[in-house]
Amino acid sequence: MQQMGHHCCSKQKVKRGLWSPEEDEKLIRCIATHGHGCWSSVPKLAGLERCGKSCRLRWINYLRPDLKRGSFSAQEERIIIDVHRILGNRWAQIAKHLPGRTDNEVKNFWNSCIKKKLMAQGIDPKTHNLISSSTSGSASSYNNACNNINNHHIYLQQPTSSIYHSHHQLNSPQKMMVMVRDYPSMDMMKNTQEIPATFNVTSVLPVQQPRPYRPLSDLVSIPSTNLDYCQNNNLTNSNINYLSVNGSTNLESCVSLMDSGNIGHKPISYSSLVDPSSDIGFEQFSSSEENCLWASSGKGESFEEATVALQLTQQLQDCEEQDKQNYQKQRQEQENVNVKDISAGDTDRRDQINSLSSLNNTNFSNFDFEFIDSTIMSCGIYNNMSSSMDDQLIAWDC
DNA sequence: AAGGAGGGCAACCGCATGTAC
DNA sequence: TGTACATGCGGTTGCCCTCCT
Repeated sequence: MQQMGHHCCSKQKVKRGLWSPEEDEKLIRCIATHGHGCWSSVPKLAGLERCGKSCRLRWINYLRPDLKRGSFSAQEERIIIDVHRILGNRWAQIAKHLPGRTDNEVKNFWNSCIKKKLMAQGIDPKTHNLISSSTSGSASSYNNACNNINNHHIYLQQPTSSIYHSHHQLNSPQKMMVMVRDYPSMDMMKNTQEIPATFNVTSVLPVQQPRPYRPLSDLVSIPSTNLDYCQNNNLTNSNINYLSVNGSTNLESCVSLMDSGNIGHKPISYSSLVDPSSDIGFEQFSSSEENCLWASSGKGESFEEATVALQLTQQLQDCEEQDKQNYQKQRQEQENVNVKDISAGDTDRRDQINSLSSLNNTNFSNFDFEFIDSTIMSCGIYNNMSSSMDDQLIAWDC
């Protein structure tokens, strides 16, 4: 292989290969003394025959004092998979969610371990979709569901109930949103301005009390379709106290701005969705970048940065687990009191849904429950929730 | 015990982006 | 505005260790 140096050190005599303990010591001493403001000057200051780039890499990946050593925990693995599902091979971004881990470490772990695990589970590590319908399930409907997953690109929005509920103080029946969107292609999902959503699923879970929970106290990105969501759910002006785009408090001008595509990454405030006393804001990310709802932890940050939502999601799931337990308890009590609502012959979930649909004037006759179940489960949204959706009532929101 | 295969991991390479001039 | 340089990032390489035959 040609021995050529980096741009930054092509004129220097540079050493390559593994670092010796002596070199490490020199580098540590140098950075302790001078810092690493300019990596190109570090080799000279440290007395090393390495290029600045190599010094930087050695420091970041190995010598940095805040590095966590040892194998990855199950939680770290979960975070990597979850963030990778969103960001793909953006290791530096992924590593930001794992304190003490480097992008190189995460990348190596992914390539050597996680990738294989996912493939063994029949999951495509690139798309996080099931690889082949023939590997999953035996029922034809389930296979059809898997085929649907393979033929389309399903993107699940994280349940927003904790945010939603805590700021709306909704009365029963209170809704937990789980939107499922279907895109003809991954590119379409990422790039299109038009969102070819074919369906939304709204699962309905009563929530006893608004939680005191505060989602990180910063920004939450809202999809452009969230406005549609608000409108579709009769969250009109009166419900949306006001909606601010670039400082505007006029709903029509906000819509106009959103439609014009001029929003870009500029923060907007869905003040309607938040407690006025809250310091939580919402941020619009263009649909060309992402069409889903994510919480973020930084002000005005990019969507990539916003994936700190994974941390939030952990909290959300904890809250939702609590909700779920409360709901199950409440439902059990209700069942004891009123057997009529869910009769002995009504254990089939479809019947439950249909009974619900009659309340909501919604037609579920063509609803593919197994498809939705398998889709949701395959995406891991309910990892910390029940393995069955039997105890969840689902509303169909086209 | 020796050698080959495979995996894990540290380090490098090349490209993209940012910044100073 | 263009150029040079610095930095950051993802992909890739290759060394070393372990396991298996």
